[in-house]
Amino acid sequence: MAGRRQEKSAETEQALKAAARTLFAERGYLNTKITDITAAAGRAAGSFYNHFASKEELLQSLLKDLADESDTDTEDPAHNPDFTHPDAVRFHIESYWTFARRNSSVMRAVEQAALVNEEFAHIAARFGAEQRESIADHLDGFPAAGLKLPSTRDASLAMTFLVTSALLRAVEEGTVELTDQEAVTGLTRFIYRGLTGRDID
Amino acid sequence: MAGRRQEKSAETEQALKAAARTLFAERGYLNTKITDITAAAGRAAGSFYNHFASKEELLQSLLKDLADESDTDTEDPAHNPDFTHPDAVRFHIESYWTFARRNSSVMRAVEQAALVNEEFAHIAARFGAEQRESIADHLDGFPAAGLKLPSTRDASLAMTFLVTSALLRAVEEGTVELTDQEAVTGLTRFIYRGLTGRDID
DNA sequence: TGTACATCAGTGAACGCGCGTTCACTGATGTAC
DNA sequence: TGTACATCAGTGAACGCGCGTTCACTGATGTAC
Repeated sequence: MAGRRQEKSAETEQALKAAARTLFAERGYLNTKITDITAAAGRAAGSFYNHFASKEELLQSLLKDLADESDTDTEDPAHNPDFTHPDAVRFHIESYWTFARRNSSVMRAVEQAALVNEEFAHIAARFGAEQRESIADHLDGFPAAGLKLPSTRDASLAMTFLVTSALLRAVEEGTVELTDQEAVTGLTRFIYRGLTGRDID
Repeated sequence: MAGRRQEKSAETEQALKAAARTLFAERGYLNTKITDITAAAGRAAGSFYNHFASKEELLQSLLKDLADESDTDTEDPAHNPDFTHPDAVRFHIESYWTFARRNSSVMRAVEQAALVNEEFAHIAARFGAEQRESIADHLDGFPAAGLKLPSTRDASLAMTFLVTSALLRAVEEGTVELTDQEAVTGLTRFIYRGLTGRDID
């Protein structure tokens, strides 16, 4: 059974993670020092190393939490996988938007870490590739519907994700003023039109 | 007249800038140390400070070169400013693509510096805002043509630039395999369709 | 044209700051008997 | 239930590495006469 010690230790670990998440969101991964994290968590500097070997390892841990979470909220198996339908596009954009917004502090931390650390560069690249693959077959119906993608399949998928995550960042930074609803609607129009050449609504 | 001293000094300054540009492109601004720059330029560490007070100031200097250059290659005053025409969209995307590709090492350096430095964050933000403003009026013809933007005017402009610069980065990183021509064509299709709801070609 | 002195870009070893990391110590929790 | 010892999370001052920055020195270029 969980003794008082384990319990305390787990509490500290959670406090460190929570503090890191907050600080990453506030000032970015690169601007957050380990002692900032321990201070924000109300712990001594040395305490950090009882739980993580480095800031990178802490980020790995946050990333694992994120992966575990997205494994549990299983994707609706009945979702429409055909991007010739606007509703299918909107559904996917909305799912991605919600996910990315909830986890943006970790996702942006990974992007920043990738600039300075080879391993995170690979993680970020792999994540992007997986995203694209996950919806690659959603474009299969295009030829039959007489639709022509704007570019190669890969580039079309890339543009879809790139504009979505870039707009998310712009909204979070306050560069662009939109509510989540407006953003999803705007992206859906832009992307559906862009991919299909059809208008929407 | 330029004495031998000034001449040598100017040579060193250029060597430092050139080395910086190369290193920024190869490994990024954040991963480039001042002594990396001096070593690559074949100069001693201390020599750097005869020319620049810091890495930030060197970047400012590179940025100024870039601004001077873009002032001289004056934009074709007869260019078509009406985005209801696909050619106008292509022209602007191509101009931006060419400019950004030629100066990507400096532009990406500024983005990276912005993560860590308030002043560069402002510079980057201002640059983005200026870009959007510079073509804001190119959407004026939409209502008259019976076209509806995908989102607010600001958000529509933002998506246009965001997808373009994000794709440029993806191409440079090798994430997406496209030639410049293919990229510009793909972007033009995606964006023209996305903005207007009309098909193209 | 020559000599003596001044200036200045460049040099690279040395300095020092910031921050990650260690480690001897504390006190609470756990275990043995 | 009590006592003595072991373990372990947490503490925070101290250490040390990496790198930006300085500075006394050199040698070439410039100036004065």
